[in-house]
Amino acid sequence: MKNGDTPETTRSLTLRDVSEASGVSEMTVSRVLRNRGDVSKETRKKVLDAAKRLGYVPNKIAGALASKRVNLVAVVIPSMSNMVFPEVMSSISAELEDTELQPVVGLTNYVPEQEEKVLYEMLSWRPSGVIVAGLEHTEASRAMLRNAGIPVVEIMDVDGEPIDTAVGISHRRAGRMMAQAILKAGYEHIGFLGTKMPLDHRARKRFEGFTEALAKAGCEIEDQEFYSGGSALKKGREMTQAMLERSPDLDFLYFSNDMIGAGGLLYLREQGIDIPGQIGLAGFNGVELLDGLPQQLATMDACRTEIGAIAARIIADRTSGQESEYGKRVELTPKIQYGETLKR
Amino acid sequence: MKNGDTPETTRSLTLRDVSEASGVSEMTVSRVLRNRGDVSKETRKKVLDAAKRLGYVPNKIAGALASKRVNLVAVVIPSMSNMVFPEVMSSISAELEDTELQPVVGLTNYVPEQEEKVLYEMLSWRPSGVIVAGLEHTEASRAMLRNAGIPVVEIMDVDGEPIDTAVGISHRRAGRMMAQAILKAGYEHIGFLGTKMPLDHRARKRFEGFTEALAKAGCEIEDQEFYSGGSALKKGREMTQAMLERSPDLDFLYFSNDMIGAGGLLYLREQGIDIPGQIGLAGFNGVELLDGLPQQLATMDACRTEIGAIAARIIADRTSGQESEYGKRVELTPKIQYGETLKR
DNA sequence: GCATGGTATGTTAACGCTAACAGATAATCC
DNA sequence: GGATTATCTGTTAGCGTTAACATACCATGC
Repeated sequence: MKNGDTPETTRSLTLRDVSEASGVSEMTVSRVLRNRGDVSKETRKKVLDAAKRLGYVPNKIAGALASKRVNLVAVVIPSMSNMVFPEVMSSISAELEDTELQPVVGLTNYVPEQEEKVLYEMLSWRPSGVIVAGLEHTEASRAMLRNAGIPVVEIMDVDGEPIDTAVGISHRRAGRMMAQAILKAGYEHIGFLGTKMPLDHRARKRFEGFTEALAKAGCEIEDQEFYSGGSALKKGREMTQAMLERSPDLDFLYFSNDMIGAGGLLYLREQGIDIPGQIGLAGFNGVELLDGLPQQLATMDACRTEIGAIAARIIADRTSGQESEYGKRVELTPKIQYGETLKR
Repeated sequence: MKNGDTPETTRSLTLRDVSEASGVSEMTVSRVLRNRGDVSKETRKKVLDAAKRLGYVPNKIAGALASKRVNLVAVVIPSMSNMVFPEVMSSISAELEDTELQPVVGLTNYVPEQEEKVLYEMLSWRPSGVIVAGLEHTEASRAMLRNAGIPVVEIMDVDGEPIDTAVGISHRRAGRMMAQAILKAGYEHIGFLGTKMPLDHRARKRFEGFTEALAKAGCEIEDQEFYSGGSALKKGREMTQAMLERSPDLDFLYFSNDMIGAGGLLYLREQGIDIPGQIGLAGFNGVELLDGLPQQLATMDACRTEIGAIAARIIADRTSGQESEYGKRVELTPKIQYGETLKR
């Protein structure tokens, strides 16, 4: 504090204060507080009492510098508003729970330059590992991660060349699978609704896989629309209405995420349209929210819980020097959930 | 790395490496990299070139220890799955954007002991300030925060005694306001549906304010139900169904959050019930999602964007030694949004 | 009685950086 | 021309902790 508005200028406590208060050396205090090395019962108690009485909080900055160990894992993801990422975070946290490691998040908003900045920022804290969403990064980011000398796990996607280790699903394949399921169900006039996100490579890959599989069956997307910003549920509604007014012959709508899919679903039901008979619907992600909709939306699980858990495990294993049971590329298989909006 | 599985044991680069590579002292390198003090154009260029070529990333641990400045703001909130908190986070991030400060999140899951642990953990990194949700903490937590010698802002709630500064709304008052609006609209048989969260003090205070205002008007909650876990949308649906089967005379349902409110809304519409004529509904929070529902749910904005922004501003101001324009207690006023589920 | 070995504590020197001060050089003034 | 100032760069001494080693003490064995 610059201004002395608090009565006592609260100089932060150090080991020395505790050491003086308990009559032992700083080193002994340090040992007690970290449960390291042998310390007699009585000294231990003396020290703990003093520390508690003073309200001592160790200084990890100094500790980290001296020990060259920082028990932080940098987790770099595009956003928190996508539902998917908070869930990945939860499973990472859960998996790290009984290790010494702690996740720290950084957000990129899908902007590669911001990712680069965030990575630089986080690496400057010398974390024990990095978990980063996606395989697409600036050259500088890749160089930083390579040079960091710590485990790096790229998550969510496996369509590409990982820097170190990748854990995820193939979004191309996910797109193909959904296309095949739709065609197999007999739908023929397919519309696509998604986010306007040139930088969301996973959405792009799903779209590519989707159109590719359609093409292979001699079919093409007949209409498409992209949005950005605003309430996804509302956008789903509006885009569905707009698309059907424009292309009334469509018999299937593939949404790039569940939220806009839910909006579309609500809209179509209000219009009295028979789902999945007259029009079929599918989304992507398998968000929990879907459980409460009037009809269960067809979707595809992106395996985000497993992804988070495995990524965290890999970091934890490698940090503790163990051989990880996972290889350099862990591909999980998304499963279609047919729900009630896709004929079988 | 314990195991030498990488060819060159990537010893982390230091200022010394850059200094040697560019032929100037470490101090000058440090100055260039931080844009501090006068450095000639040519030296600056030499240093930046060398740093870039080597891929040097400064060590903030050492920097923070030496300068006793850590540009982090600890943000301690209950969870990320509540929608509300990610939004508060965003507005904090946005407000800190053009300062040197960076937010770092810690989660408590509404458990006071976990909050204590998280605070201890975060304070051991010596952040420049703390933003923490709620006014209820363990005595140890309060002591830690008091002794930390840094600005502490408690957010979301103002019903209580802040440690340092509080920014939020009065949830008691919010509950009262909603009760008054409901009564004024002529509803008389009111049911309450909420989360089973003995530790969610804000939900509790809203409930207290709500019942208090009803009591003052000689009215009482006629039925109530609490849930925990699972898809909120689905739970809203199920609880609404259960409650109406049990208490068919109810003419208003007050939900403790918008998500279960949305579930109730969808259910009642499917049952062909006239909203808000036959039954009125209201939630709490004003989440964006509501925008896409078939009918706009009545709700009350918790001012979370402003709260985040103001809290961040207070920390930023105080950190830079400025006199903050805000006092020790900033109470914002939630506004009822009547939507289409509450008669006027 | 002296080596042997554990247990409990202390001492010293980093860790990589920055604050504070101390030069060195060149430019400016009266 | 010497003092004054501005501009640039270097030197030294920590920041608060921990690793690694050193020491002191007591017990045990033969």
